[in-house]
Amino acid sequence: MNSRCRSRAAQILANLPMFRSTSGERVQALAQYSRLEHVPRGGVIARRGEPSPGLVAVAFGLVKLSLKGEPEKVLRLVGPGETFAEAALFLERPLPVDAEAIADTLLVVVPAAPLLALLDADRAFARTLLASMSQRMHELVTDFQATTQHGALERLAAYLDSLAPPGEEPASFHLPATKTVVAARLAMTKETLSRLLHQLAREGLLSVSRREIRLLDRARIAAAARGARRA
Amino acid sequence: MNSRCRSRAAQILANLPMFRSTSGERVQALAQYSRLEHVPRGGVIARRGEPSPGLVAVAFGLVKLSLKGEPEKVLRLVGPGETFAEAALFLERPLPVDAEAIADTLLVVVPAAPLLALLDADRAFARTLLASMSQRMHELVTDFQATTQHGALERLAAYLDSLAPPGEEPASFHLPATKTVVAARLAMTKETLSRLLHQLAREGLLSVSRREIRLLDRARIAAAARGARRA
DNA sequence: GCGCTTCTTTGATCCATGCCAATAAAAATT
DNA sequence: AATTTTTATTGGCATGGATCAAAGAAGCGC
Repeated sequence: MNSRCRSRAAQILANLPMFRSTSGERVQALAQYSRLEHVPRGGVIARRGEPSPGLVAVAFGLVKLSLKGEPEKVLRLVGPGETFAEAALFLERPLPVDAEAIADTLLVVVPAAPLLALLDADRAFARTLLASMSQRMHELVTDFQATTQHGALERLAAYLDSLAPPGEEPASFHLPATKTVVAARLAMTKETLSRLLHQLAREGLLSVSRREIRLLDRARIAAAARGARRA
Repeated sequence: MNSRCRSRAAQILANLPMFRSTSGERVQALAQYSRLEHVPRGGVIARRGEPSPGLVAVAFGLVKLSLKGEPEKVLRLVGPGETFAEAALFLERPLPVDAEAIADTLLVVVPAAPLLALLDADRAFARTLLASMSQRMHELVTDFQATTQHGALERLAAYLDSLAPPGEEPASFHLPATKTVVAARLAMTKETLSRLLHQLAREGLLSVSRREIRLLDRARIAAAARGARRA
C-alpha cells in the first residue's frame, strides 16, 4: 500500500469513535497494517462461515450484514464512520453473518494482530472498545425485543422515527436502502412493508415518494411506535 | 462482609472462565469489594431501567433475564458459574432487561469500579472479558436468527438438542426451568410448547415426564432442528 | 431512449401461532 | 391428607403476516 492510501486509512480510522482517545501516532501505526478495499455495489465482503478478515470500517458506501436463509434477515446496515466484525476478533469462530456492499463502498480492514497489540499498549482503547461492543449489544437486545414483542407496524413506526432528523416538522429523509432491504432489516416481507407504508400515508401520518419519506405527524408516528391503537 | 464470605466470594469468582488467567491475589482484591447476595426463588435482582448493580455472578440457583412486555421474552437463563450484566458496566444506560431468581440463588455482585481498575492492571483480563462478551454476542445473534428465521418446532428441536448431554442414546436430561419459562425462552407460548412436545412424543422422537426429557431418536431431532419436513 | 432487470405494489389465500377458556395435574402449604 | 396455588394440557377460534401470483414502476446498461 502506498503512502497516500496509508494516510487515507489513518484519517478514516482516526475519525472512528473507537479511536477517539488513541494517539495519532498509534492510529498511523494501525493504518500501516491495514488495507483499503474498494467494493462495488453488490460485491461480497465476507461470507458467513469464513474466518473474520479483522475489524472493518466503512469510509463511504453502505454494507448490509445479514443472516442468510428464508427469509433473509438484515441484522444491521453499516454506514460511513461505522465498523463491524469487532466481536469476531476475539473468537476463533467464523463470522455468523454475511456482509455485502449495497452501494459502492470503501472499506478499511484492520487485521486482528495489531489491534490486539494496541489493546495491550493503550489502556483507554480497551475501555472504548468494550464500550463500543456493549453499545452494539444493547442495540441488538433492543432490536430483538422489537422483533419478538412488537407488531410489524410498531417496528416500522419506531424505525422511521429513529431515522428522522431531529427538529422541524415535517421531517423529511431518505430510506438508507431499497424497500426490500429495509423490509428485511425490519423482519418483514416487502409486501407487508409496502402495505403498512401506504396505510400510514392514507391515514395522513406521512407521505412517501420513491425513497423519500416525509413524516407529517411525528406525534402520531411515535404513538404508533408505542403500540397505540388507531381509529 | 466477614472473612468467611470474602473467601467464599473469591472462590466463586476464581472459578469463572473470565478470571481464569487472573492471579489469585487480584481475585481476592476483587472479592473485597464484592458482596454476596442471597435471593429467594421469585426474588427480583434488578429491574429494567435501573442502573446496573455491577457484574453479577451466579454461585448456585438460576436467574432469568427477560424482556418485560406482552408476551414476556426470556433472553437467557443464567446458571451457576455464569455471569451477566457485563455490558452494562461500560454504558451509562440502564439495564435493558429484568433479572429475577427462579430458584434459590446465591450471587456475587462485583461493582464496576474495581473491575475497571483491574482492566488497567491486568492486560490478559481485558482480552478475556472482550472474548466473553464476544461470545455472548454470538449467542445472541444465533438466537435472533432462530427466532426470526425458524419455526417454533425447529427452535424447540434445536434447544433440546443443545441441552442433551453428549454420548449415549437415549439421552436424558431435565429442563432447566418450568415449561412456561422454557416456552418464553423459546419465544413461544406455553400452549404451543406443550403441543409441540406432545407431537414429538407421539412421533416417537422423545418422551416427556414432568421436566425430564428423554431423546429417543437424536438423529431425527437434529433433522427437525434443521427444518426437515416430517411425514 | 429502448429494453432488460430489479424493485414495488396490490389482491387473494393460507396457515402457524397467539389468545381465551376450561380442566387437570403437580407442587407447595397447612 | 386436605387445601390452595402454580403449572400444564387441550380444544376452539381469531388473525397477523407470509406466500403466491401478476401487474406496474423505476433504474440501468447499451
